[in-house]
Parts: sequence; C-alpha cells; structure tokens
Amino acid sequence: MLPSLYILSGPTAVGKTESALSWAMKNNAEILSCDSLLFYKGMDIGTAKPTREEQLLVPHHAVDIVPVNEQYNVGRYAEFAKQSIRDIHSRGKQVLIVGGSGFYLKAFFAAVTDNVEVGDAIRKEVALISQNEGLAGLLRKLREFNTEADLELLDSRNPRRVEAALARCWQSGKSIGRLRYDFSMLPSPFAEFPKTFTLLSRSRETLRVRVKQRVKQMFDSGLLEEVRRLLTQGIESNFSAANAIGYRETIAYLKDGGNMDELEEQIAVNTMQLIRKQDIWFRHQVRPDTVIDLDTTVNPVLF
RNA sequence: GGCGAGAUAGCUCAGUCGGUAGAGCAGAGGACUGAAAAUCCUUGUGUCGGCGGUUCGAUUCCGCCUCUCGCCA
Repeated sequence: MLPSLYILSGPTAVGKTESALSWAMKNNAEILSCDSLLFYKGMDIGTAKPTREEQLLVPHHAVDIVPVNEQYNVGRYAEFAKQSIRDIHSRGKQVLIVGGSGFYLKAFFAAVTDNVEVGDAIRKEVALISQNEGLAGLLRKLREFNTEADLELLDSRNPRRVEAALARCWQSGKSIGRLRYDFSMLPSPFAEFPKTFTLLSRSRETLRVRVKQRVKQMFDSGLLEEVRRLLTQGIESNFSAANAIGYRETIAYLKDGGNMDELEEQIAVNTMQLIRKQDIWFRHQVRPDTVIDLDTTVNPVLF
C-alpha cells in the first residue's frame, strides 16, 4: 500500500503555513504547495509565500519553479506534483500538501484535464473569433460540432468557457457531450494514494481582521517595491500573475496613482471575496474529511 | 450669524410632473476541463433626516427643526 497523502487546506489568512510547518517538522514530511501563484519566482510578499527561513525548516515543492512571465496551469501542476510525490516518498519522507487553490486541490481527487491538446493554430483561430465576433461568433462556430442539446450543457454566457469548449471541439472533432462523457471516464491521477484531507477554518469576522492586518504588513514589508521589480520582469505578460489579488490593484496604483488607504482597502475586499469563493470549493467541490476551527481549537491535531 | 446645496439600501448616488422607490459597489448564495487569487450566474423593503401642514393619499409640494458640505461674514 502506498503511503498516504496528507492534505491541508483552508481559506487565505487562516494560518495554513504555520500549522503545516509544525506538523511537517514533527512528522518527517516535506511540503508540496497547492497554490496557483506560489510557483512564480518573485511573487513573495503579495502571495504570503513561506519565507526563506521557513523553507529552510522544511523542504518545499512547487514553489518558485517558473519565472513570473511564464504562465503555469493545473495540467503542469498535476504532473509536477506527481513527480514531487514520487521523489519525496523515495526519500522515505511523508508528503504534506498545503494550499488554498480549490481547482488545484481538486487535481488530487479527480481528473481536472483531458487528453485533448489544443494546437496553436486553433487556439489563435478561437481567440480571433472571440475578439471579432464575441460570444455570438463562438457559439455559431460551436454549432458545427454540436447539436442544441450539446450546447445546453455549456455555460454559454461565460466567454472563457465557450472559448475553451470551441477549442476542444475543434481540435478533437468531438461534441461537447462526447468530450464530457470521455472526461467523466478519466481516472483520478492520484487514485492509487490514500488521502486524508483536513481543512482549517475561522469565522469570516476573524478572517476579516487577519486579512486587514496582513495587507498592512505586506506594504510594510515592501510590496510596492516587489511589484515594481516584477513589472520590470514582465509580470504583465502573464495574465494570472498580473491579476493576482494584491498585484493587480498595486499595478494599477503604480500606474494611475491613487490613495494608499483605498489601495489597502481594495485589496482587503478582494481577498475577502476570494475567501468566499474558497469556502464554496470546500463546501461543494473538494470536501474535507476533518474541519478544524482555529478560532476555538487550542492545540489542533491536524491528522 | 447670513446665503446656497444636500439629507433616499452597509457605501456612492438616480428617481418619483403627489399613488410608499432603483442602479453601481459592498454583502449573500452558486457554477467550474489546461488563465482558477481567473471567468461566469442568481440575489435589492429601505421609518426615502425629524415634526407639523395641504391632500382621498406625501419620500415627492409647503413650513419649522436637526445635521452635513460649500461660499460670505
């Protein structure tokens, strides 16, 4: 039997890093990050990335693995994670997966990508249709591959979804219904591992206070400088990085000016919205085995 | 102290030629196949500042009061 994967998640600012470090040190574990931004080099303060010192205490994986101008994605992450897990286990150590990105977390429980590799030519065609003809154009083109019943399956008001559907139909020649069916048949990439998933939680009120403090600390620690540096490294060519909370607002501030208090407030508000979305993931998409309320638990036992 | 403008949803403000009101933001709920901290969907009853007057009926008109912001003293 393969060793278990220990998964620790929870909303932003709940206190994952601290809990993870202490568990990992006591349990001979290495940490595999499950965060959609920590793999970018140089995005440190705004992502609340574990510090150098913390990373010296416990080896971290999937952190600082690509330059900020190179877009990463779940597919690459899942492969990277698979390799990391093999490596860690081969060293006789345990794997502690830590992070709050729902979609990435889902990769441990279910297939999150299919086998359709969309080529550059089709990708460009789709982008062109989207740009010139909008949703209507995309849907028109989708009808070449789909019946009305297939189109019902699609969130047809969401441009991102419609573009993705068209690219995959075009590439594979299959209908949305067919692609869905094939996708549903794919095994979970980590099916062979036993998993135990613990979720850390706190009330939204507590999180609001912690988020406000955290945002203030980020600026005290030099977030403005960090963002200036990232701008020179081409962060704007990476949509995901440039639109990360704390970064998109700060980039706008550096370019258009504004008021620091409002900047902090905006980041705090956007962070709270992220927390809400994370909650939805934990309620409906990736359900934990155990929930620990850190507001009321003095000595939490994670696993 | 005088003059002017304003007071409507948690915030910024529309609006009602008198028939008890609506946007954006925030908040809440949700979706999720390679950008996911993204993208998209659903969701708006609040003494319309207070007290009186006119009226069948006032948040809307009139008077007084309170507060806020300007300008003048």
